[in-house]
Amino acid sequence: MNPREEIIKQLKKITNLKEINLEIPPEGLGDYAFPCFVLAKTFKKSPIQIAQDLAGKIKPTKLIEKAEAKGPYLNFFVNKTIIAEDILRKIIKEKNKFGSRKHKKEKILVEHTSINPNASPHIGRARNALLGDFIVRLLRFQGYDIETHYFVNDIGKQIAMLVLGAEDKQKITFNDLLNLYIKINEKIEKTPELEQKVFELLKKLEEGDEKTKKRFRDIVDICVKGQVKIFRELDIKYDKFDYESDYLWTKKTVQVLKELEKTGKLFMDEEERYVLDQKDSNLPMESPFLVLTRADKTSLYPLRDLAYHIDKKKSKSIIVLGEDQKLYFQQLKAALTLLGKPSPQPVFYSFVLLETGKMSTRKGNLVLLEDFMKEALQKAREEIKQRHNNIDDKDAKKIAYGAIKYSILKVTPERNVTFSWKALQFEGDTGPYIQYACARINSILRKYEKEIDEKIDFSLLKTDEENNLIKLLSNFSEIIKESQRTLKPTIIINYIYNLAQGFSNFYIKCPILKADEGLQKARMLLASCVKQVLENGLSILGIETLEKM
RNA sequence: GCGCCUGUAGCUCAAUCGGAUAGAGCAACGGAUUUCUAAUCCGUAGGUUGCAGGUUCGAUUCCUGCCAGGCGCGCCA
Repeated sequence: MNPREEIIKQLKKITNLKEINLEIPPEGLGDYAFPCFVLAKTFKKSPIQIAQDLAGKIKPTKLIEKAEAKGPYLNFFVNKTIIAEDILRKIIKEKNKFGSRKHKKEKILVEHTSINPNASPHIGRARNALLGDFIVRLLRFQGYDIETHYFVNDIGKQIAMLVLGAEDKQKITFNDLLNLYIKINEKIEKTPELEQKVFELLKKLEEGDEKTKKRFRDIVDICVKGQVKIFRELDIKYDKFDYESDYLWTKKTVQVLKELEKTGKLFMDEEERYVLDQKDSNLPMESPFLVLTRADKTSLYPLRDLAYHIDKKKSKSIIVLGEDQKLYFQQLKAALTLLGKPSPQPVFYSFVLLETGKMSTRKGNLVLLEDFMKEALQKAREEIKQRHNNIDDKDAKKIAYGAIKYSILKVTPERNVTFSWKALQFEGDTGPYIQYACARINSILRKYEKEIDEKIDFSLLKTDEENNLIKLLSNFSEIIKESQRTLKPTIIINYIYNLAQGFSNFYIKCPILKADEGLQKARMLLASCVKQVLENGLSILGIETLEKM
């Protein structure tokens, strides 16, 4: 039993409460705190009085040194030596599994990124991919069997436009696509008659015309390859690519229409489109209809998306979506519910804005993710050059991409962010700061030259800096639990930043290699445990560490 | 117009389902290196948590109204 559990056990016995909510008190007031407000009504006393009463009833044990009333709070002081021994031994034993919970394997499908194959991704798209990759890594860390899916929107008006724009071009590369896409959008805006050609292309495609299919496939392949290469560079990988067009070729979209027909909610409107009536689904919209086909019976995205989600078949799945999809997702969910099918748990994020306004691939007002990566890489190379003779490109990438990932994941997903080139920092609350703490520990480990010994005198770890680190380390599992509950990366980001900061303090004030043998061994163990936990946290964010910086 | 999200220090962001004195970083200023890596550390300064009410022992957090930004509201995806 750890001290936290023992405190909860004692409190439950004394108070008869079913749930005990412990807090971490401000510095110096103890290790755990129990706020007594909840008991004020049942005991008909002031929380201040209750705290005092309870303090007298807490029995000191091996783990709990004392309980002290401070205003309406009951603060607990625990035996730090036992905590240190408990937590450090656990970290050494569990290594890169430390912090994860033990449980039976459960399959979860996570769909993320899924961007239109029309051009190189802009930085806003990175938010989807990074958030999705974080969720994948977090759940894998927790022992889930995760399958990562990428839905390739290889069909539809946008792609048809691109195909049209590429009509008279000889050889097209990934880098040509963005300009091609912008130009065809401009062209169609100026001469709307051209739009007809786009719909003709789609009609031919859906009829299965092989030549048209090939034209689409060629463009989509170039695009998807280029996009995936960029994400691959960021170490974001996918287990399966699901092509939207497959749902047409397998006639699954037709099946969906048939199924919907049985519900009596599907009708053909005055313009001969198939429309799903969603009036009974309690959706916050004026006219709750989901249009599934065009008048020429070619499919619209919601129809193909429905077929895709029915096909996912997993009992549990998660999907990362931009906030523009919020209402649409409610519609999709309602349609799935109507068919008796499960829907995924959505995770939404807000858009990245530019100082010059909103981002738009169509209008070419955007910052490309690859340009941001290049900029970060160049900065990383310069920083390394200032410190070392030769630049290891692998290291430069770790730093650059670590900084990018950290800066994007740092912001809570539902907030808008305004992109700025100046935002890329390597100092302070950044990825490189955490990596630097790890590199410092690695450096000490190299100079120590001996194996880490866990048979140490734990009572030697008693400075504020050491206690702070031990306290933080013992909180890691809670942090993981909390971030799994919310699927938000900020919780882990804050934690590892605090831990790295705590280590920097410790590093300045508590010399390791110069300490006496016993203390040296103890601090060495502590430092290597800090490194382990930092690495565990970073690995969930997809950030790598370095031997030297 | 209606619905959802956001608004915290000059800037970028935190704040673990309502808790103790709202915390960091950047920028500014002042300090620390004969020392395990200065991508570091310490200090100073910086706040009516958009505004106005309300709920309660207690509100950045919950409710109402207003203001500002984002997103959405039938043949884009």
